[in-house]
Amino acid sequence: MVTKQFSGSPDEADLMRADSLAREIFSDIANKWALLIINVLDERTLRFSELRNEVEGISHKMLTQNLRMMERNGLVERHVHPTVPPRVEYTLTAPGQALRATVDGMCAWTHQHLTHIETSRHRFDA
Amino acid sequence: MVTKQFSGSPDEADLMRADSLAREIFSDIANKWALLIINVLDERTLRFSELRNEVEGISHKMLTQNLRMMERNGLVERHVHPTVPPRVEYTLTAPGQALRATVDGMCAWTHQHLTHIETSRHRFDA
DNA sequence: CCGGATCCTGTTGGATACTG
DNA sequence: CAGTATCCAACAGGATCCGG
Repeated sequence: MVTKQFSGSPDEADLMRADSLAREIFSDIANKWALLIINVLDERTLRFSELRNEVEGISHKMLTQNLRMMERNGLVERHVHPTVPPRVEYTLTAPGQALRATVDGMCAWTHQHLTHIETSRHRFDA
Repeated sequence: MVTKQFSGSPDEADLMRADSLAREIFSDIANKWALLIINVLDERTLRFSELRNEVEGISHKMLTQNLRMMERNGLVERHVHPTVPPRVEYTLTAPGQALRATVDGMCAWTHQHLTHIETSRHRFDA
């Protein structure tokens, strides 16, 4: 209806929306906790409490918050066993697995450049 | 001197220090702005104001803050031309370039899974 | 065991103004 | 133009309690 009333290709609006969406998603996953969760989950299936233990230093709140976000974005799958006490398990989805590669890359990079960074820091702090 | 006074291998302390250092570095770079700066810088040399324009939505403060951090960690090189008005240029160092690969990976991943994520979100929001 | 809700504090980060 | 400093609003995130 109002499409193409102004300049630009027919679906210029779509492209802009896709861009802002991409930025939103990028901001979601480019955060320390999400990446660490992905890294820890790996190919395993872990319970909430197990994740809590394995992701060093994460709080209850941050863990649930990030798991919700990741579930919403289709990165993890949440499986609830209707037992008592409840048992909730998390796994990476296929897209989540795909992301793992780059996360691993970041970790590898970090370890590879540890000494370079340490000396760089000393030089800078002077 | 006090080495090996307690249990563990001789350089257990070193390993622990390395680990905490790795985590610190990881937290530094696993942040939206740092990654976007790396992505925008690419192989180019950009001035402060150019970066400010190209990194959509970043504030003056966040830009300086992140550039300092990245310089300290040896990710970017800061070159000051002693002219008036001053001209300050930033480039990625070799380690910075190395990181670019993984950052590109994240960006690619984001675009590849845009639609999957969007539908996943709609399902979740119901 | 899992996770939502609430409260409360410290940090983040934007706006502004000032220096070289 | 680049960078620092100050102020202050907003948010993040920890602790705790409760409910399923």
